[in-house]
Amino acid sequence: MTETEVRKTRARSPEDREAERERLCRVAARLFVAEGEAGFSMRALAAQAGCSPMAPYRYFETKDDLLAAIRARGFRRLAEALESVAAGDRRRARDIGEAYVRFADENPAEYRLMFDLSQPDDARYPDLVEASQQARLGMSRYVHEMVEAGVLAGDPELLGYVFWAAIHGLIVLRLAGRLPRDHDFETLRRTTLGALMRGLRAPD
Amino acid sequence: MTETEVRKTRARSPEDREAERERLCRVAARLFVAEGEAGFSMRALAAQAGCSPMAPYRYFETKDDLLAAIRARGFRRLAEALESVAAGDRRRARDIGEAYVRFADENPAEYRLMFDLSQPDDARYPDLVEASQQARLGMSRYVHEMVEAGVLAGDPELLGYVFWAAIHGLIVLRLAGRLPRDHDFETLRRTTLGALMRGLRAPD
DNA sequence: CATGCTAAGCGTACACTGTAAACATCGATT
DNA sequence: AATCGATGTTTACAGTGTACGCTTAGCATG
Repeated sequence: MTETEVRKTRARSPEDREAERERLCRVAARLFVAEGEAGFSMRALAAQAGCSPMAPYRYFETKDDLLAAIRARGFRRLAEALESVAAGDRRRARDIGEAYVRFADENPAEYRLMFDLSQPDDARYPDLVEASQQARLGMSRYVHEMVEAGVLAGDPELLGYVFWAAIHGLIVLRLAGRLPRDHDFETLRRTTLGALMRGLRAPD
Repeated sequence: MTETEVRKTRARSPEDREAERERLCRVAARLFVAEGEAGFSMRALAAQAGCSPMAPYRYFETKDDLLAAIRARGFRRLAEALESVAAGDRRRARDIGEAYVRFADENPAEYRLMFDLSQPDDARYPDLVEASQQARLGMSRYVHEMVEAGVLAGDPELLGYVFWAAIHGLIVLRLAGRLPRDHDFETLRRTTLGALMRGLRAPD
């Protein structure tokens, strides 16, 4: 099946163009998740999107560009997921950590791609840089708050990276199947974040 | 140039066969480092190794198998690097962290491949599982010692994973270009490990 | 020594990839 | 109505992993 029908005519408005770009991106992301990186090809995308093999190239110069768009989309969704925690009343570090892990949990293929080391450098894609910054800020805002509240001591930005790296490290080790058992993950996460909180606590 | 000359004859002993396997693996690793994942192909390897394109398939069933062999080799080298710290007199956690980071620093391409999330699961390759376990144990031995010495409190295995994930998280974020500036990396590492040590310290 | 057997390496071939280039086709603009 | 530029198609090419069958060399056996 080929998504919601789209007219075959030409000469779109900028909005239409953007919409088609996003549609392709969405279809591509779904296909990527379903088939894995190896099974994902431009031709397969075209088939799934109901167009000829070269059509997507009108919207993405290159396969790498398309993948970068998918990653940017992933970071935007991650930022949203963290945002939605912010909207809640309980604003504890634990919640944000949980939300982050939950995103990786529910979107493993996307998370993999977002942090895939063999993908080209972000710097080539301003959208991606923007989205990834946004997601990171979604995390580090809490660190800022805790520093300002005198709970943690140190450079907030630095501490933001520390927390991010620790939780990300756990996630990628799990994704790579390098952690012993999945049901221990909760413990690992709690231990790590707890230790960091204690170890970085402001001396009162 | 085609590595050290090897006779073109057939019917090798098991030792010769193993030697040739290792030679191919070494050449492949070097090529991989030089050309990057994208530029690395079985044909290029064959050219570099001075044999016909299909010859390496006598030693590795598949390209993935070959890459797995390279990764196993990487983990063995990592384990050695950690071992060499053990030989030194000062056995502090800091040394092992430094050695780990230094390995990633000096072998970025190899480290990338070793932890590349789009690589097939380790479980298919017993050698790789063995080597990676060995490297991990090289790290967690120190944690064990510290727990036994009453410096840290908790399940040693669990704590081993906590430290590993934290340092690995920092490294992959840097490899992905997601850390602000490289000269801050020292600070990040010190802050992270220091905080974990403090936060996991045994209450005396 | 002659003979077959087996493993090593070679060459060819196939299905598939990303994508360059030429062409067709339609909507909007002049 | 004529033109033009953007969109989509078709075709084509170079490069990939690898299946398959052939050749050859050294061994164990008659």
